[in-house]
Amino acid sequence: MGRPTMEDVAARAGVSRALVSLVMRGSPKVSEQRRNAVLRAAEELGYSPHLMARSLASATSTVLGAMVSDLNNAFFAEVVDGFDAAVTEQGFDLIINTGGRSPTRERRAVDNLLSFRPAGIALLGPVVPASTIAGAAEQSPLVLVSRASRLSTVDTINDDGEVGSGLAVDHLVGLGHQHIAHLDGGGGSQASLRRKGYVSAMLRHGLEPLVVTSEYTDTAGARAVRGLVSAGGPMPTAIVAANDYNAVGAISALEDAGLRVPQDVSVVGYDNTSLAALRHVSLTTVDQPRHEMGRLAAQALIDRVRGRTEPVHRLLHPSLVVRATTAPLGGMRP
Amino acid sequence: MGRPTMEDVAARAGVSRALVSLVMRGSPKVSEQRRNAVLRAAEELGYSPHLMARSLASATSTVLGAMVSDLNNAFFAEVVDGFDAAVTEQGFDLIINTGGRSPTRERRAVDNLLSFRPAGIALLGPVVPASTIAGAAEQSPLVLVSRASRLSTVDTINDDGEVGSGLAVDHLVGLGHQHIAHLDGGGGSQASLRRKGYVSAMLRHGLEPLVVTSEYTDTAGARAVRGLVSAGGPMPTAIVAANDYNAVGAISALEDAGLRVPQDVSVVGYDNTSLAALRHVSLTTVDQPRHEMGRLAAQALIDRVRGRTEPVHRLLHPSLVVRATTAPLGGMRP
DNA sequence: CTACAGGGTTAGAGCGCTCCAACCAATAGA
DNA sequence: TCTATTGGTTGGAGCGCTCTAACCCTGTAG
Repeated sequence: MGRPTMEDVAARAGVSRALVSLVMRGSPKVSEQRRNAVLRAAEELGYSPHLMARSLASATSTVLGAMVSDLNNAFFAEVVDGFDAAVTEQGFDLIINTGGRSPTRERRAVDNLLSFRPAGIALLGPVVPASTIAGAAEQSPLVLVSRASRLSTVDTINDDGEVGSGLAVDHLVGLGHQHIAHLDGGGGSQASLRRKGYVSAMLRHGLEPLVVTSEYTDTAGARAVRGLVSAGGPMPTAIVAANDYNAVGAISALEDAGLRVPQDVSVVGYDNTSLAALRHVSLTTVDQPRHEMGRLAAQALIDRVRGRTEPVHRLLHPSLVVRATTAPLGGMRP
Repeated sequence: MGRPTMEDVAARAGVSRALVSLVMRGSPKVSEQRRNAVLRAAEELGYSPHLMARSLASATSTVLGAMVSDLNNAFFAEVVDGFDAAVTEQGFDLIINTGGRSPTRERRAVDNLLSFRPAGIALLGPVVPASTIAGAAEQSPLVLVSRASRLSTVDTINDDGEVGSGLAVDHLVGLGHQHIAHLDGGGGSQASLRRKGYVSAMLRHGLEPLVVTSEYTDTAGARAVRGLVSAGGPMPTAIVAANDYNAVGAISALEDAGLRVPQDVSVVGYDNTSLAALRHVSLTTVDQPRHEMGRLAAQALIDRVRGRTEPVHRLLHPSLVVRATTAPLGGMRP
């Protein structure tokens, strides 16, 4: 599949290779006439520049990489959307990778991204140890989304998980609930912050926290609720779930146990993924500005590339989206 | 961020650059002693080979690219999982791209992938015109997933959408339904095949087909059902939706209209995405072996790289997954 | 003692591109 | 007329790597 090179285009257009290079990079210092000749030749040959050779020669790259910890989580898909939009707007190219929520695979994925010598990389919800992140940050500008870090060499974009869980609790308390449980996200990114926010909000309201171990999946959410039910104690009247998937799993298990949502138990999710917005699900949840987070991450990276050195740590304000899975205590659907 | 080069490693280990190259590629013709010296030096320097330089020099690439038309569709996320697994198993590196269901953006994404001069590329559910695909296929081995093509230069991996819709209709007819509507996927990949399968199955059963224009999204599904309701005619007792998202939207709209699923109307989706499997959704749907399709796509590409020239066109058998959204006509949930 | 083999190692060219310095008009200023 | 100046163009070096061919050993056979 011998693709044409710059040399071929130059020969066909009757100019030098350097001139072709200038045209390809959109330099203003080329006469109209030659520019057209070159463009025509390139068109006829089906030529397009070899990105790798370019970045090798220029020692600069227009490639930004993104390692997505979990492509199956709609939250990240939407962050990627924003990231992609900002990246392409600014003339960079995006390549994506995935680590499948496994530290080992994520590490490999990050190394892979780095071996392209990108201008920068973004890690979306990584679960690798901090040391891996620090190592990667030595090799390339790096921005973290949905993962905190104090390193001065990395930028971070997060929503304030503490505030977010607080919003959920406040909402439920406002509806009269007192017995509110939290399904914990386990080792997932941001899980400990969300738990912390839940606990302190409960204490602030003079209520007793109840944290149930779980994970960021629907099966884990269902399992946690089944545990709660079979434990036999008084059932909470409301649940603050680890995230939307977890919430949906919890709802299923509640319904299986004969408890209606929201009449018997209110449930709040987290992330406001497209799943929560599905009318059939219609989940009350905490919204993170996912698209915006993606854009900010891209911008942080690009600013680094352009020379910024002080770290940027953005903490975005989550907001509550009230839908149909929460209702006043003992009451009707509003 | 001047990263170390092969030269640096060679100097530190007291050997030549070529020897380092041999070690990095795992050549057997290097003495234990030197190999260790090189590996130690590389380790100390934090060296890892520059993938672009390597592929430039060797004129071969270990990179496979995948253009995903829609990252927000769980179907593709799952195909990517399988693709990724097979690709990494065989020692290739995967980079992903997305085109956001827009022909223009998809075209750009494909060009981008090609500018890395990958060993091959996969297009997952592309909506670009066939000519674009043909053009890309001239530049690189290419496999299509969820998109048909007769080109002898491309491989294709598809499920048999005609059979799939047929399974859905057969299932519904078996439950006693006669008035079965199809929500059409519009311009989406595979949509026309699914429609065709629906129509011919209906005719085979001596029933009258009813095709309603829609799209591969939940809002479109809801809109289509609202249209059906407000049209005033007799409501179908069953619906074969364009895909799972479309089905979920349809269900919401049905419930809004006071129709219960499945007691009043049965609904079948398509794709068996993780969404359908959520217990809260529990959608009867047509399963495509997504993971398997990803693996087959990877294998097709790798075989091309290894020299195969005859095209491979795989048509996989879909199967029906019966869950809670279908029930006998006029009857109870089974 | 020379020739030969062959494992281990290395220099050098080259992959497709960028970028710098040099070059070549053609025009402007003195 | 001669020197600057400017706008356009070009050769050549070099980015980090691979790969071929040549090389240098040491060991064995002639």
